[in-house]
Amino acid sequence: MHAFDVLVDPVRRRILELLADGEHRSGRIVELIQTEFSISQSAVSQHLRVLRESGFATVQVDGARRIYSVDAAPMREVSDWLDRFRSFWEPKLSALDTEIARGKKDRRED
Amino acid sequence: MHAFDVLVDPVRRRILELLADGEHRSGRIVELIQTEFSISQSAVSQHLRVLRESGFATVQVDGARRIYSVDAAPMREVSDWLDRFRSFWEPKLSALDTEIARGKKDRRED
DNA sequence: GTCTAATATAAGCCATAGCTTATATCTGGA
DNA sequence: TCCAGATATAAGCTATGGCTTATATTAGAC
Repeated sequence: MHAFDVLVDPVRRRILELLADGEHRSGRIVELIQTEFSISQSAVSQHLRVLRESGFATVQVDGARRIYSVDAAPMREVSDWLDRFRSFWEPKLSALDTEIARGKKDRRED
Repeated sequence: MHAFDVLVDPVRRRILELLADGEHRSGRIVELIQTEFSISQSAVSQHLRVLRESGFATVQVDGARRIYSVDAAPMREVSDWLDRFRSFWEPKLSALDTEIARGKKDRRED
């Protein structure tokens, strides 16, 4: 599953935003999402599953609770893809700045 | 239409990659995409329409030809969204480097 | 003016993503 | 041990995105 397939859903993006501010247990995520999207507990749980299985979130089991944390590693795939377009909106970066902006990552195959 | 809705499709991403290397006329894009995806001229044209209408591509009319160019402006929306997660995979950037990485853009509402 | 090339659009089909309701699986407490 | 809370899963429905074929539109060549 491609990173974009995960991030295309607004509920999943919102969950990731919540997790970016710190870990949350499932029930808390359900509460917060429901105030914004009016979907069921089941629907949120299914989104959490997608995030888990795609590597965007990790879970710690705490008894009956599940504590979710973000794992941003797969977002790098998106960021790397965007890199090839970065010069279009940041045309004035020096070569050095560009290296910094690219996080000094290894260049990979296109 | 959200930027992610446009970028989620692999054919559209590939078209944007082609356009990142320089403008192309519609027919050329159709040829190149067809070697990789085996879809019809119509299908490619429909993808080009999505790219046009969402602002990711611009067109110059040249007689019966349409010359497509990339417009990366809407990608900034994606890049900005990713920014909040950047610290997770680039934890060692200094505050200054972070500013550079963010392109010194104005901070906008989250 | 007619033909053909280049591109776009219309209409309809189908697979699937995201939802719902119902139910299963754990866990800790009384 | 039984129950309630917390979470996940199963099954089924529906809307929609991306495709196809067929056709429209436009421009230049002759």
